[in-house]
Amino acid sequence: MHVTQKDIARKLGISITTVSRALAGYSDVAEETRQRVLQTAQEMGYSPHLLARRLQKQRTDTIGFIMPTLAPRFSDPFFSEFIAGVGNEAASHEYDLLVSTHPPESESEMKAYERAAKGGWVDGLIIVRTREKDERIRLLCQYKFPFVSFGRTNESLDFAYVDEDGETGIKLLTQHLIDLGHRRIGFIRPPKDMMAGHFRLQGFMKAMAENDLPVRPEWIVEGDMTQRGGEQSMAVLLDVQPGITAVIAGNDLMAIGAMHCAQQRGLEVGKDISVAGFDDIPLAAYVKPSLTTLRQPIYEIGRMTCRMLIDLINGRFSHPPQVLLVPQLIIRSSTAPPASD
Amino acid sequence: MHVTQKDIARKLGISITTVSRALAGYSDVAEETRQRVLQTAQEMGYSPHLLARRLQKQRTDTIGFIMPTLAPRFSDPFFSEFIAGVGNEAASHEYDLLVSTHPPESESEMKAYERAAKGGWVDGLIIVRTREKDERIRLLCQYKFPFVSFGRTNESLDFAYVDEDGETGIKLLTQHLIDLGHRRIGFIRPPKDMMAGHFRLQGFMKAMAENDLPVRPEWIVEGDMTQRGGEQSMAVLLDVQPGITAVIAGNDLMAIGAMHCAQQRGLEVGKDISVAGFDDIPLAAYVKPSLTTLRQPIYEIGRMTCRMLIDLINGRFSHPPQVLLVPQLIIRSSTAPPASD
DNA sequence: TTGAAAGCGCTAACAC
DNA sequence: GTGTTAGCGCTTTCAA
Repeated sequence: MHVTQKDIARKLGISITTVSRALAGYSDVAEETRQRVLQTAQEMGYSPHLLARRLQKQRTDTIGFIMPTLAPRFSDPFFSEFIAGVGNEAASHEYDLLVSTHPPESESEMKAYERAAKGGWVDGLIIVRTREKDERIRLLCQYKFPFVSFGRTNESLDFAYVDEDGETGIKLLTQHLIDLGHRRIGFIRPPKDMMAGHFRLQGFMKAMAENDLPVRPEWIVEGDMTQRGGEQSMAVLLDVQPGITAVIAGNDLMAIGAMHCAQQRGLEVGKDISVAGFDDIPLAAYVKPSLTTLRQPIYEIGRMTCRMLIDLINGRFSHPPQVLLVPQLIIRSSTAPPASD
Repeated sequence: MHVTQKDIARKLGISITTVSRALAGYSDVAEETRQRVLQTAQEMGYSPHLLARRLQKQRTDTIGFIMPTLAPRFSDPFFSEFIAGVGNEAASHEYDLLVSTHPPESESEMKAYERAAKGGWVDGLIIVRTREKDERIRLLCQYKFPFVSFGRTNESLDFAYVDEDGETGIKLLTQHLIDLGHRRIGFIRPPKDMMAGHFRLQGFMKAMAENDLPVRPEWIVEGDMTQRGGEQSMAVLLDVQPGITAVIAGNDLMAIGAMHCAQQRGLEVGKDISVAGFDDIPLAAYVKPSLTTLRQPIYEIGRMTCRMLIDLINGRFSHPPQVLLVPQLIIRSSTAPPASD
């Protein structure tokens, strides 16, 4: 079984208290005693029981991350990169990371948040993929439970977040297309409830408006953020609006699906039609043609989110920090001047 | 603060024990008492303190997953899909998933395993990306700590695993290329210490041998499993061995990099040269040309691995289960008969 | 410098 | 049916 302090104490004929203090490095333990304890602990293969310690200390040194996953073929490079960032940062502060997975907006998801906020087995939570009206955030605010979200919401709540400035990003990208000569630009928007999509769409609308270009409602279709979704939305767009010369997709995955769809129909992307995405996933540079997109440093965002949360947990902020990052425009081959017709 | 059973007990003027039993659904509690307890618990917003329960029960209902991550731009669709599978399965058994991240073969990684095996805060571990000589597995076997790995090793240890039959898979794929008429086939092999790579290479060698085809040592180059790595290895291959008509990459990411490299040099993939991968990541169908590959149902593997671990933890096996899955050959456009020259 | 005792929140054997 | 008691492994007053 597991070696405990009690075992060490018994073996040495001293009290548990002394063992505990020796191990913890308190100064009021005789040097010789300390050595004997350390030595014996080593020999017996002692290792502290974290649960017990945490129960006593009333802090878990664990942060929680509830992944919104759409089963079953769920595969989004965002998450591995984000988790790597969060996990590495957490580890460097000696925090554990507790991950659970739940379908977004499901009952089980809310239960998980409830449990997390009240179950006392995580000190704080990280939220991603915020929604316009985000129940999760409302819940945590109400409980005053520490959390940091990657993404904002449309509600007037004051909480800690780090977010991309998607509006500015898409404006940059849209302007790039306009500068190339495009006038009729389609937009595959993220699902309505996804807050990031809101900003991205807004950036598109503003850029068009600022250039006095009209946007027909049919130019905007919704996509579900997967390649498949991008492919389907592109099909709708091309069916209804063949006059479009460029398409911006709400993320790279959809952009890749959209390119695929265009290519199926014999269009040459980067010539007959321009396509752009958002995220700069590693594959964006490797698809054919390589994808023009907006770069988000997901790994760094993961780290930053985690660091902010740990600082928050430890009361190192007087006010919830809020960070906005401007994505970087990466121009590749999928965007070019419109075919002169 | 946190509402405890004690609070409920005090409020109702009954003992903590009764509260505990009412909540746990024991039958020896008066129906009326039970109702009052449940009701009050509800009103006061009680929620069990999991750490305390776990400490008492001496089981954590948590499984651990130590992700081998190569920082900093770590992005591998494998992990998000795998975690989703593990996480969903874990959740359905009411297990939590504790994730930590460490660079493979690092000291910190081994410390993490040590802590996990002895720290008593996870009931079992999941291992992925096994190595030929895998210290992690040796350690856990030695401690008799429950774990299931996705992947085998080259050592004679008896432990629970689920693995792809990479050898059979690659044989299928190699035979496909040979049947198309290819004779000079290159192989971008995974790093030497990666056990899966071992089997994949072996499948290639065997298929070639069975068809009495020679394999020149220069046809085999190592790649680091990223697109970049695939690109670089392909460059080496094409520089040294321009006569090659087909290349198999150790995974899809490298295959995509390899295609990119070939295309940069003006070769048409799926015509001038064939390229194939392994994994069938979702993007494989969306790159240009679409990638011939071997499908591994990662999500399902994640679920299965997790389920096996939970069964193992609960002593539902007399012998460590070992499962081998044959990947499915998915033929797409990146492979075709060699250009007749 | 060390030890006894209490307690973190919960469960479970045993008595009433 | 319900309460008393002990204990999971650890930390931390407080006294000695």
